[in-house]
Amino acid sequence: MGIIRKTESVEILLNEFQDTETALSTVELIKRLGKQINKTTIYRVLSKLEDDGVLHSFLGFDGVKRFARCKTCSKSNHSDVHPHFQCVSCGKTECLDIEVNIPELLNREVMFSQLLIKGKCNLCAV
Amino acid sequence: MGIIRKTESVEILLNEFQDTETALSTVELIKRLGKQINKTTIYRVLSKLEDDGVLHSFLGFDGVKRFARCKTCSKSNHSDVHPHFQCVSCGKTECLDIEVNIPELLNREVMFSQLLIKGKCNLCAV
DNA sequence: CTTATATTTGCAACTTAGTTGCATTAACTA
DNA sequence: TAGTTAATGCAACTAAGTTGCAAATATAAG
Repeated sequence: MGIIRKTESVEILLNEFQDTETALSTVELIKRLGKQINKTTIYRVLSKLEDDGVLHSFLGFDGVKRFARCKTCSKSNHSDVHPHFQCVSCGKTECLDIEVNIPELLNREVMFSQLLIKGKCNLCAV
Repeated sequence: MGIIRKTESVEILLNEFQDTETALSTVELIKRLGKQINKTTIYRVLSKLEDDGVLHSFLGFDGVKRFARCKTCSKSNHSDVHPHFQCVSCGKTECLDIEVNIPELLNREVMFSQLLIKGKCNLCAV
């Protein structure tokens, strides 16, 4: 169920993801765009963009879903496994462009992993 | 706001956390104990046990909170920073007793991090 | 350019995890 | 044993996310 048609909603939403490092929560997007686009549509478009490998998603420490642009994902291979950083001061959530070393696990099959880091971002850290 | 009194609810709940490796979701606990303890009480007791350093919590891939016994936490220092593993087949969520190497981040202050791994557990992996 | 078709959208109602206020009950202390 | 204070149950509420359906709109065919 990927994006098929180039609609206004898709355009408006993609426009919010100019900054490839910053992740946006559904709550934030509904706050920003809720008057232009219905929240149901926002959820649906985001979900399709994710299926298409345009965006990837993860849950913040508050349990709210965030979306961010993908760099290395494709429709078939959602391989964008980088850590995410959430600032406790300003709330900004970012993708970190670094490799994470997932330890080998005996007898277990690892399919996906996510590292979420909480702290103060470069602007908020003294 | 830690545990002050030894009530029946506390006892019943702690009893569910015999296995120190297995994390239990609030949903699961309410399903198991909802007839004995009110769900509000379940949430409150869990939260207090966490404050006391008896349990630690994290969000699963489904956004539902899980709790598990702490090994190295104390009231003052919630340092139980180990990865968690969630099985896609049986749903079981476990604490992994291994060290994680959190990369150094330039200009950022790391306060807390969590690694969540999805895959097949030792019983479900072929 | 117009029409047919299928996708997308908006809306309202719903689901579910988690929270809050308050009166009642139960644990601890003196 | 009584008094104090914390813990509990209940009902109502909040907020994120979902669903069904009718109306709107993008695209392809003619």
